Amino acid sequence: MNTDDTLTPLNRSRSILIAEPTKLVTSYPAFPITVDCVIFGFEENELKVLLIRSDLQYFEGKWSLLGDVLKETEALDDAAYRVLCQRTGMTDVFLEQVKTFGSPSRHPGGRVITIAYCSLLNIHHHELKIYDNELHWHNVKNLSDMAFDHQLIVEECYQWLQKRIQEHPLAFNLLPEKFSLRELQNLYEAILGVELDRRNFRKKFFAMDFLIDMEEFEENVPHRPGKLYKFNFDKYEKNKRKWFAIDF
Amino acid sequence: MNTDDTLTPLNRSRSILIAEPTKLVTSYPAFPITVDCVIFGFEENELKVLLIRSDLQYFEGKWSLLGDVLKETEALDDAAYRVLCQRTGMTDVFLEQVKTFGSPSRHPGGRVITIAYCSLLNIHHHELKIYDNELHWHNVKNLSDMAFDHQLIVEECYQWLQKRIQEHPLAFNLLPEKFSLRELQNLYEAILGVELDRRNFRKKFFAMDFLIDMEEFEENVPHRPGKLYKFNFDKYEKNKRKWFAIDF
DNA sequence: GAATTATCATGTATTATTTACACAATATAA
DNA sequence: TTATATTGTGTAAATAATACATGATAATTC
Repeated sequence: MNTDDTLTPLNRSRSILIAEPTKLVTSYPAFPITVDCVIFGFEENELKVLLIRSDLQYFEGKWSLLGDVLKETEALDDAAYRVLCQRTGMTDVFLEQVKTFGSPSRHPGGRVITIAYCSLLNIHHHELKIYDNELHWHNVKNLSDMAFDHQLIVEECYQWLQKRIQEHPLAFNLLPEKFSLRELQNLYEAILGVELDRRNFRKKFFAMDFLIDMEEFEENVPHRPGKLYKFNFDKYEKNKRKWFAIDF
Repeated sequence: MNTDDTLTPLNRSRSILIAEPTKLVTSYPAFPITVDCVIFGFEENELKVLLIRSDLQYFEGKWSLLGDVLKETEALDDAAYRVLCQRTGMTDVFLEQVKTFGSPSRHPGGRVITIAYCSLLNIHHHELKIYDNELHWHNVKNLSDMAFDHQLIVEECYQWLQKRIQEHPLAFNLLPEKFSLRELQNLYEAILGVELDRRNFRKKFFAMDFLIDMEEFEENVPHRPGKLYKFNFDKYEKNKRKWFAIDF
């Protein structure tokens, strides 16, 4: 270790340098880390979240997010994708880190810090892989009796989602590849919890010019079928509008 | 442990419940956690960030964020406030969690996961408390040679800030309590990296009606002094506009 | 103390965006 | 054939965003 005592005024403010970072790091307190996935889906005009029953006796009967422990050398995002893949068999889905929750008392077995990820997927696109623990799509509206701080986590992810779908076309991940404008509007209304004017909603999306008209129509609807569209992700990526507006 | 083998079709999908959560948690791999604070300040029309020299020999000469190790029973936010307070003596400042960084190779001493916090403060309001390690305000534009993944962290926090100041009046935390409209505009221009029309900028802020006219004027400026204003946080909190606009 | 300099303060016309709102067309089910 | 549910479309009014120029004021210089 640097024990230089010839410090001059100019280098007096320089601390002694640490030569053995490994020793340093192993002296730190360490905590188990988990990732929890808030996986949103959309079905029957309702926003759903994928839940299981907690497997802790302490939380018997309570609902829990899908999560797992971070492995020694696993990247954070990889852990979240692993959890998602284990349950839905999906790999190429939207997934984003939202927030880390670390209240010292959030886990009954000791302090566990969890990193919440949010994922959006089309319920009918992907079969749920494992039916353990009553894995199911739960309506976002009736959440209660959740294990850990999972209710808080879902709420924060839901707020995050509400904000995010207004500035980024994420919502399309929740719809089938081809969708009608009514489905799209229902989705926005369900997530944002508002009613939108149908004509203005259409006008807005057509004006953006990111919808591809598939020249196909809905089938098996008990009324005049609507046209089907695809979202043009490529065009969007190229023309992404650089947001700039002070507005609060 | 529940080894019930009388499972019926109805409860077959229920896993065996874990009775000893503590045993479970101690079996998990554990990681040291740090918090790193990206503390922004504003001075001479430039956005600055508070840095020190890394005290690891491995990163000798490189710049580092202010951070510290999470203590056993300390809340995440508390750790961030502690770091901030140790260096600036401040307690009542803006501070928000931004993102968690956990690349397995980000620390030379072993895997350390860090939670990045962003803080905004008025440089002249708060004396820096400790002058160790060349603590100083560094221009955000010329960042290079940073320790760990700190450059990435600053970049992500900077992007986060650019977005955030457009939808929430955070920027006022960077200004003195009383400021002129020119100062406010300079700040927005510095953070967003754009030029704004002075007349439209004023119009916008006056229309919001959150500025309190102090009936005072700048002093010691070599030109006609501008009026000073305060931001009306109370009024803002009451009238906060519920953002709602699909716009991407 | 007159002239210069740098910035403050203000308004209007143009364009673009948002909102509110009504009716004919079409497929299915009864 | 009729009833029903939903699709598809347009316009007028209100609001917000943009582009842009001139006189006023305090300090500084000559």
